[in-house]
Amino acid sequence: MTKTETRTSGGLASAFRLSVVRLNRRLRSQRADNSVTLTQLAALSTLHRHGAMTPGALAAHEKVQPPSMTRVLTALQERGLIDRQADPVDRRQSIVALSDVGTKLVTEEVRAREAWLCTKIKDLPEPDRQTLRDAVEVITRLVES
Amino acid sequence: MTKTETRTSGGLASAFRLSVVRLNRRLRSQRADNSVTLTQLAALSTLHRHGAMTPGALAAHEKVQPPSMTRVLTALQERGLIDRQADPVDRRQSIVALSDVGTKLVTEEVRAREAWLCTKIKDLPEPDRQTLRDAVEVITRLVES
DNA sequence: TATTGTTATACTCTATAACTATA
DNA sequence: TATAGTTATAGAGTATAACAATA
Repeated sequence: MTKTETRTSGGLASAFRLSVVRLNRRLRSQRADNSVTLTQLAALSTLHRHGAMTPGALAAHEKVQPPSMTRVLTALQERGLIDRQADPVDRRQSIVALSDVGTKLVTEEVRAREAWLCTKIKDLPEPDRQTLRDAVEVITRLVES
Repeated sequence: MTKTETRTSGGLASAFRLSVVRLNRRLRSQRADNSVTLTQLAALSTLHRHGAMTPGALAAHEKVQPPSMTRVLTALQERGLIDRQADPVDRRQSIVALSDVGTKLVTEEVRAREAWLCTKIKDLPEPDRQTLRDAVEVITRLVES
């Protein structure tokens, strides 16, 4: 077991960073061949959770720059997972929404896609699940700030 | 605030995945121009924490495939941050160790490099820091399993 | 033959800079 | 002029397949 020093802020920051980097790798590698990528999945999940929005709003949500989101949306549109509707008021913008296919993918295939994580979490003792619930809130605050 | 559903394992898995992906982006973007990348930093930190080891062992620690680690080590060696010593017993292997420069970088520049996270963590109330400490252990178990 | 590591190659993720269209 | 978004380009991160050297 790693002898991790987490009593100081610096030690905790280091250990936390390492664990997040490794978990991120693990999550990326979880991808099935014909499925969407982790980044695409994140965008779809956000659309599913928060509803239709402009590309700019989606980029802000995901904490990526607009050109990065453009690429993600292009890929999703090519696969018919999203629909884009012109904003009637401001013609520079468009409203991105999940298509029927995209909604189905989020609710079904996505669950399979993250089966690994879901199973792992299910197998944890309840106190550990509570730790992760709390951690989600703390991490969200860190990322937003 | 995000209306996150974390009561079910699936909901928690989704929310947790999203938060990890976003935090990872944030950590990557924290890089100063002349510094090492997040991946290189992770390798250096592991060498610092666990001591010299073979490329294969390092890849296993970091949960990457050997060719990925080869690339990281090549970059680190070009910058003089690591030394490689032939294994006297098995000549296929080499032992990778932090150089003096690499050690200095880990102990000094690395701290500056993750100043963002360290500051954020320092500003958290103690219960949140405890949540992150606990989360590090849970995440480590998830990744290892 | 099996193992350790590297080289070759390709795809994903992301950013900055420059551009277009609209406001 | 300012804003929303896209295109062009480049660098980081990672993997699989094929290979070389050694065990």
